Amino acid sequence: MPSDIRVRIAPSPTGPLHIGTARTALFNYLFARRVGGTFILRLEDTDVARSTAAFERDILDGLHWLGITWDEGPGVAGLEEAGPYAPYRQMLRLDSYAAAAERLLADDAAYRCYCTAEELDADRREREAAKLPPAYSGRCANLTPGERAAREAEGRTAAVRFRVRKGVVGWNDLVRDRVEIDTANLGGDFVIVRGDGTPLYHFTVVVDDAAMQISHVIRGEEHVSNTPKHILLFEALGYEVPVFAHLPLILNPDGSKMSKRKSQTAVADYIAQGFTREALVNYFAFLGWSPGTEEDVMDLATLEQRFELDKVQKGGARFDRERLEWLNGQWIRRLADDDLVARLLPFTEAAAAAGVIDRAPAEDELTALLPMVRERLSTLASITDVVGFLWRGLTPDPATLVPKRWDAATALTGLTAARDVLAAHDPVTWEADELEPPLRALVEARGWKAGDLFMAVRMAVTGQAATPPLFDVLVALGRERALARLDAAIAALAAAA
RNA sequence: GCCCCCAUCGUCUAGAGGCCUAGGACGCCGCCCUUUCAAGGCGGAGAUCACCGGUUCGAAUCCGGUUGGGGGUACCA
Repeated sequence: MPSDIRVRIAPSPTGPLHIGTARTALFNYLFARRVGGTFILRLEDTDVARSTAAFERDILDGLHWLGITWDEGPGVAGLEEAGPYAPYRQMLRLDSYAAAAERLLADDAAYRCYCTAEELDADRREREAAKLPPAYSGRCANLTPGERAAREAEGRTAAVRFRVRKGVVGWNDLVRDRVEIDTANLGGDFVIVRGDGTPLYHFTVVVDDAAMQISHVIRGEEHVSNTPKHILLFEALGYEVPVFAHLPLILNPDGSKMSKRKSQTAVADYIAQGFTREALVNYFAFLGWSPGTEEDVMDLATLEQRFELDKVQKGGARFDRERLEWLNGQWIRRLADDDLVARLLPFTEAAAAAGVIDRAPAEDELTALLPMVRERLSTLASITDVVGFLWRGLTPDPATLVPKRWDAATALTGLTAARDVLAAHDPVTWEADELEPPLRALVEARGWKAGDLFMAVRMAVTGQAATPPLFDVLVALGRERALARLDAAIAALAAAA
């Protein structure tokens, strides 16, 4: 059944998709899906100096990548734009802001302000010196027609200021209950249209939310203090005030508001590092919300059914990368084989292009490796940490070829004996189950510890002390390469002796 | 400075007056499994529920104050 609940995410294309924006988008999306409402995406691009098409692309692509879809706005169903309230880009809606500003001016709910940046600056310094909170002086609030004409004759441009009425503005916030703020603390009449005619955020957000019939404004806590301005504007324009819900912020590990300086904030960076959309969505959803049960791994479809705004936390949540990595491992382990391989391929290809490995493995090669790599991946990119030795050359290092409990001479005899056993092994049965018994027999015959011999062989064929199970590794390497690496290790050890 | 908000293990959280000698998860530490590394299983340390006062037979849960933290204070969004 269709609902008249309408929510939106209104990103500003002044930077790449930020984790905070993604999380707010997710909560709006989940709320809309849960209640059968409509989710809208609107681009707030009125900061022309900082907005770019590339950032816009990054934001839309990033949200889609996460699996978040919207019903109206740019990029719906592959279209440039779709929805009954188009356009969904603020720079294309300038007429409506101008009309709304005219209405406010006509009602004397707003007035033209001719103050220069210098005057405003001086005011601010003066109030600062007097230890007063910054606020507009009201210099242009009651200009006579003559005074106005004089300023215009001077060639001054006029910004439009909204008259802030005295009193208390309050609302019933869906996550923090009743909030009330005295308008005396708003800093005086505020600018809604710049001197150059472009509208400001506080104004456009209200005009658009009203025009697009937004019923619930779900946004970050940083907007709590701005909400009275918005409510005043809704009222002055004669619009119904939407319901507000302010989400807790995502914090840096030190507890401050998440920032690029202290944290990795771009969703694209997480994608590039091999985090899965499932893990990211799962993690974001549980940052500030919980189902009230002891479940902690949950997919998008389930979240859509379970999400509830009143279970949202009030306090900010610190970003915990270790927990994200754990969740990522959980999701990697749950992916179907072909899906995992398809997601791994771009990472091995990128590693090859970057020279981290010499060649990128083929699809079926990766598929065959899955059983031994799957539970060892914390990120998709870590595939090269786990089995990168398969795709790059190896230079034996005599110093690392000797296991802890052995000396160089023992390592040399051990590796030589192991090599001979493996070389004598029937090439047709070069399989993990077949290779293990003869080497175990060798260990038995010589009175060694299996772990020591295996470690020496492991270092010789992989160059790493931590790898997937040795016999799987020998099989993945193939007989020729395994023997060649053993030969090289033996030679290096002999040369060093 | 002023305004607003918040406050349970290091972190994310469960908890909506008696079920709490506060539960789960990440991380950490042991043990098991084991050729290393993971994964998995089992166990452990870790929170006098920020503090102080109330209300109540009874408070992590309600009220007030204090402290601490965060956000906001633009012709940015």
